[in-house]
Amino acid sequence: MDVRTICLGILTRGDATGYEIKNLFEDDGYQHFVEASFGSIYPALNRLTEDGLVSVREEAQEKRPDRKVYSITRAGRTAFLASLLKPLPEDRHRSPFVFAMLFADLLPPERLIAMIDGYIVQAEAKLAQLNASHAKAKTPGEAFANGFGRTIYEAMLEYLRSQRGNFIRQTPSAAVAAE
Amino acid sequence: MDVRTICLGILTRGDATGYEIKNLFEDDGYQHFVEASFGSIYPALNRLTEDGLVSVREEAQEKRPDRKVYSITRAGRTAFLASLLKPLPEDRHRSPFVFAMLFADLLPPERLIAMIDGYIVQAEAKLAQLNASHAKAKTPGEAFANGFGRTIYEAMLEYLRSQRGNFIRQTPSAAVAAE
DNA sequence: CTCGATCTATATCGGTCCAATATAGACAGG
DNA sequence: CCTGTCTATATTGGACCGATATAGATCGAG
Repeated sequence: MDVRTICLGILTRGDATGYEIKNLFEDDGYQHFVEASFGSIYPALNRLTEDGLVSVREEAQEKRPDRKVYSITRAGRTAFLASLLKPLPEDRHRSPFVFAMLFADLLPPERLIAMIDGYIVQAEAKLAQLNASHAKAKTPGEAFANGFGRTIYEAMLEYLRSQRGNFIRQTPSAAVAAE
Repeated sequence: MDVRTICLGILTRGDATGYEIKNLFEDDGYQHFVEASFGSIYPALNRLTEDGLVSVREEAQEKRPDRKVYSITRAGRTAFLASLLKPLPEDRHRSPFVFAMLFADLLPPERLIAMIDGYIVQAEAKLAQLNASHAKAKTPGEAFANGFGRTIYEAMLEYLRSQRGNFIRQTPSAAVAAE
């Protein structure tokens, strides 16, 4: 799922600038399961424009930097549809945290505990954000995606809270240091 | 969490070639939460060698391509430890599937159903793999990571199975076409 | 009131990483 | 016999991210 396709999809829901597209990932909305950086959004929008899949209108506003507002074209809608009909790339969940847990025995126990607790706090924050944007869902798709995210974070948190104590106790270095 | 750090971590558990490191991600073992391609593993191992964090011995075997077996050095262990003490990069879960669900209303209903069912099958396969490698866990860390993965996939599947019908029914185009 | 921080907004660059491809001999199965 | 798969290393093109640059507006703290 490349950035061009992601931008096209977002633009099917309404016009936006590159800046606004980026912010959609960070605020609520796009459920933590998609993201892209400025460094890929702006070139993507340029190329979509070249290819005639989006159009731009430049709004020179006083007292503000110019805005380039992008709209999807008919050709863009067709192209986006076509990409949804192709086989989807697989999910990729990269977790430095889980990787680090494989080496729990090498860590100072305080560090291990701090990692787990820090991860729990992060997950709680994301879950809270999803709960906050739950009511704002405007389509069944948004509600589905929101529920999907909440389900995962709830399950993660349940696991982390229930395993935290055991895991720390069973980890050699942590257990030793706890004596 | 860059590929050099990942390679270092794996090598703390024993010597390996680049090829073997790559396979650790695909078979069981590393729980779907880390991965790297040949295109990043080989350069990473070269640079780790230059930096003295790993050492290589070339095993020229008859009737087989040469093997370059990498071992972590004392400096490498120190460096790996240091990177675990730094703040971890955040998880990133990229899901083209969830993104596509946001546009369920644009899809032909058969396609929507095929996407969901295909995703369920994939998740089932990954869960089965995690269950299969469950017993092989040799450290508390591995057991923890395995349980974490199983928890997530189980929660995902439960959500997908329970929501599948409702979601398809509520999606405008799907519902229309179902009449 | 003023200074630093934050916000809107676009853009580029270095470096990292992935997917695909190349090479090449071994071995197994149809 | 021939195709496919496995072991094993390596490179390349393109995609992407994180950091950085620019620049005026606005806003809160002191």
